[in-house]
Amino acid sequence: MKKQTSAPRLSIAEENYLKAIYKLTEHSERPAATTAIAEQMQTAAASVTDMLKRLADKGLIHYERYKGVSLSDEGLRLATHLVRKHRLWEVFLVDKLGFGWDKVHDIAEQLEHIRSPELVERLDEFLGRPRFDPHGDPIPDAEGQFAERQQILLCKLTEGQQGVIVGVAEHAPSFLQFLDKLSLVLGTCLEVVERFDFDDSMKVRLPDGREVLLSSKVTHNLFVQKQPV
Amino acid sequence: MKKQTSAPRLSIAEENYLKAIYKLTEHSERPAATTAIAEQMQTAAASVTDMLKRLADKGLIHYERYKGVSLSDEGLRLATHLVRKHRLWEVFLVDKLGFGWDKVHDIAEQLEHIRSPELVERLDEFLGRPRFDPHGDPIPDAEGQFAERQQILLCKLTEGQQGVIVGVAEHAPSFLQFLDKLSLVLGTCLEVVERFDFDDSMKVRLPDGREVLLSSKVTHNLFVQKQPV
DNA sequence: AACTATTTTTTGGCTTGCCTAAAAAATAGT
DNA sequence: ACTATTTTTTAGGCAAGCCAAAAAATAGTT
Repeated sequence: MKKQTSAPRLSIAEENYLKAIYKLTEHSERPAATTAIAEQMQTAAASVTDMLKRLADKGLIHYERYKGVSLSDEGLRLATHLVRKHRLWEVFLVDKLGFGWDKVHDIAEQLEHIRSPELVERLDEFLGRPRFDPHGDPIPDAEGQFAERQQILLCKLTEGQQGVIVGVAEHAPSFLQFLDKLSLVLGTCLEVVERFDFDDSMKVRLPDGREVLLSSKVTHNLFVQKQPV
Repeated sequence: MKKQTSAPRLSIAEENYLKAIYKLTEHSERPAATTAIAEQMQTAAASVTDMLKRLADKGLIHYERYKGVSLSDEGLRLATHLVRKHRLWEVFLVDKLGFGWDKVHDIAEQLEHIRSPELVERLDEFLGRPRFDPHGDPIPDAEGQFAERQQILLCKLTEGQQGVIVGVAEHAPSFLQFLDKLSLVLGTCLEVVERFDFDDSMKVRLPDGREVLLSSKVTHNLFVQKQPV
């Protein structure tokens, strides 16, 4: 487990593992389990162990056998940069090329591996230095800093309160397409008409006057900014 | 050497070999030699032989031991599509992101491997369906058809004739930077003031009235459209 | 504490893509 | 027609990533 001194240019596979570990540890203090990484990467646990050793040798993760892994400072920096590239490309695909927000993930997954610092900076500039991607996720800046924003899940709103949709917690294309059908796109304002706490569903009023019933699944996966009424 | 029936998604390495073979056979009837491919790919000849067998198995090249290779119809189709993607991305990098024409090759070399038919079509549309890239090379359309254009090498112009620069035969960054210094960019009109046939150099007049002496190397690597005087 | 179920790692093996060294085939010169 | 040279292929190996199956460690239960 020798420390790597110079930056050794990661393979695409290594980058993907870093991103998987990032996702798994992003919202928790506990290290990521081998099985969880295998699940995330759709690969066998044995392959994960292989790769963890390599990433540990390169100093990108903290790894102790049987204890799971977390990102080192350098690993976090690289993972954050990948997130930055991924989200910037998503903005490009949606804003400039006119892709639907349900179609961009796989393409951005490829584009995020393009290596060129100057490209990323020029793209950022070209896009107008966006701070959020088409799904409402924050885009880290060149220093890895994420924008902060007041947002809560729709299910936290009480009857009579209004909110503006600013993000989605679930990125599954089928979910996004469902939202498209209901015109529940980013920027849409809605008011909670009635809450049904027994199943966490709620009826909301849309700008066009329509009232729609949203399931628990929906209310738990839409981020809104509370609006003063 | 079993024929491959379904399209098997090429690896990046395979794509790069196809492109190398394409470049080597583009302007000649003769098949590409193993050594030439090795030179082009900066790799060992033995590695090339390995790969040629694989590409032949997949039906992408015509390969007979010791005889060199040429692209099959399918191989040519794939190689042409790679060229299309490469040149479209170069247009994007120069026209939209403001890169210099001497800086885009390596980045486009990465971007050309992004797999998404819809992306290519949308990019083409976004760029205004350009028919030539920043170096003046034609961009094949979705059917693989190249645009035709009347163009000759600058060295073919006679004294007194005028031409507009429409392309470069040499893509080396140092050459492109040299052209930048002299303002010999695409679209520049020039008139041959004097030819020195003993070394193929010539003196030309630029739109701003400047007269510059161009070496054989330059006159043999600039494509111009002859202008009526 | 002992047993069991689960998780993780190890082991051995596969493919891709690269290498060097050596053999074989083609080409060129006499 | 024979030899020398060049080109190409074969043979054998190596590293990256992947897998399934066996072994080891951990955690949960009694």
